[in-house]
Amino acid sequence: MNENPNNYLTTGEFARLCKVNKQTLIYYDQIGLLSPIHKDAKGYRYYSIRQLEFFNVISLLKELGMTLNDIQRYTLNKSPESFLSLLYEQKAELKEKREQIEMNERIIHAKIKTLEYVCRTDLDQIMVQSCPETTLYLSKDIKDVSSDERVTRISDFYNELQQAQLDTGYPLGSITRREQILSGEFTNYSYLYMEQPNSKEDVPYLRTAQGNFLTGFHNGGAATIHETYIRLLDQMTELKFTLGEYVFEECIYDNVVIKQEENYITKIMIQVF
Amino acid sequence: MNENPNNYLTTGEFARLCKVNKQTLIYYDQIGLLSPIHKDAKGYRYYSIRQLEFFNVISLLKELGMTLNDIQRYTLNKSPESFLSLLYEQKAELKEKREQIEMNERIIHAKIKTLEYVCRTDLDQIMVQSCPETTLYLSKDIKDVSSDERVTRISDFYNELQQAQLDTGYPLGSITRREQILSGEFTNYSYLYMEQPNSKEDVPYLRTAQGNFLTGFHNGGAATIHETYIRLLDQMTELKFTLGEYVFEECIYDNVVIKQEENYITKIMIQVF
DNA sequence: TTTAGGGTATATAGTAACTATATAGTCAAG
DNA sequence: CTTGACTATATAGTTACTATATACCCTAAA
Repeated sequence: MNENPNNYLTTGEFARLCKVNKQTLIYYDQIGLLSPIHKDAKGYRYYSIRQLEFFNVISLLKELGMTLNDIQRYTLNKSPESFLSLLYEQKAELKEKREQIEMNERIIHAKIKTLEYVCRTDLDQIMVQSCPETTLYLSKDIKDVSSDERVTRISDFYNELQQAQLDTGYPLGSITRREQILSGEFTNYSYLYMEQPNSKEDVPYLRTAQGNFLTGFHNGGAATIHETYIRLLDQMTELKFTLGEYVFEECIYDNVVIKQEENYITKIMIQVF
Repeated sequence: MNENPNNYLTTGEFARLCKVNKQTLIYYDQIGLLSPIHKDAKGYRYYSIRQLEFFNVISLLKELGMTLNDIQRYTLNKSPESFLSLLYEQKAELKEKREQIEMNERIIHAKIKTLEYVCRTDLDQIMVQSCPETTLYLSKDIKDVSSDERVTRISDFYNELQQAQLDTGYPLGSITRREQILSGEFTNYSYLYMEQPNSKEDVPYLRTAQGNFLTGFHNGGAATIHETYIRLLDQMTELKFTLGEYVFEECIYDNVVIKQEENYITKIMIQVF
């Protein structure tokens, strides 16, 4: 790998090797990040094949999220030690990024499962399902608090979902207590929740629900959801079940996937005995 | 989760919840990607807590590399089916991205190992090492070809490294044949190579090297490397070894980590019997 | 010798997705 | 009635390119 002057590459050749636009190299030259090893009297740029390695390192660091400025600042006083510590840093950052991607993969997987589940389900049927113990991440109680406080608690819930990596991609749910259901306040929710298939240690507000659930789907917006509740409760009485302690509601199709509210789909699970 | 008008959030509140700059929300409103559910007579924006879910989906898609334009185009005619197929697409892309990151992790790991190895090695000592069989990705023969053709072959080598994901982060090496060494043309290389710790199937130009190697380090640029070669060959004679078929040279410290060429470090491994 | 085609150069403007700044209106508390 | 914290719009700046316009350079064929 001698520096052979015959081995000089023009900007276009070097750009093809680097798999970038020629202008990008001119830009790198302008900002002084990577200048050709030689420039002739007419201003023609000539790169050495060795500079490709340098370009590759720039590419790598760029991929790792460093700005060209940061990269340049590093290269201005490079040394094996500083490169090594840069590598340590980047190794840690890569780990974080990979974990972030893995979380997103889990979220997307869960969302796919939910949508596929709805596709192959008869939404008009009312069923009785026996649900195993499930771990939920719960919000604080949002019933009987001031509107400001409710917003705060919902915000806290969302913040925690993000910060503690508890956003699993499962549909967002809300829980209504038996009393509210009995008095017809079907949407006077007590808690928000998100299902946690892999429960973590040291996370507060976890709770599990198990037992039989009378399950049906509401097709439409919030304004008409009481109709579905009444239909479900009638069915419950007919089947000689009694109302349990909680009712669970999950947004399956909402403003994320649907334009008109009348096509929203909400899953309602009434705990019964 | 009724739409309670008291639960409206101002731009600032909503921005804190979304963990973004307030201006970003104004920007999203301007481009029509995410507009507040209500705007009062004075132009004040009011968001509903429900819009947070929509914002989160935007964030997710953005993280997955979609442009705001793409996201908007999707949301303009959203449906459960299109969302599902979007998710399938993104799932595949996430897999690719994760694999890219995993490769970068391996590259960085290898680079760290190399630098750490040099740190704890006495660079003045000449040693005899017994090396196991090793898999190398080889370039085509670059000796005795025209300068243009050499550039082409080196370029091909680099291109293959990238395309076939063979850039392992190991130092770039070059191989010189016995004849060139004997005639004092120490840098008349025959091949370039990169070590492949995990060899892949169906990759051509793989070759393995094994046996005893007289190993030393050259501290300096290409102009003085013959001195180190002569020193090593003298040592070889003194130890009653005979020159093997190939000599391997690896750039350990080069223009990537070092400013002045006189501090470059090259590892030289002479195959001996 | 000219000319066509490929390359090279610089200079400038445009792009995405913000981000910052300047200026001004709004609102509740002290 | 002023202070401080908020809101708004409008405009310019940022990063890392990318595209375009214009002009120079070079070789090889007509």
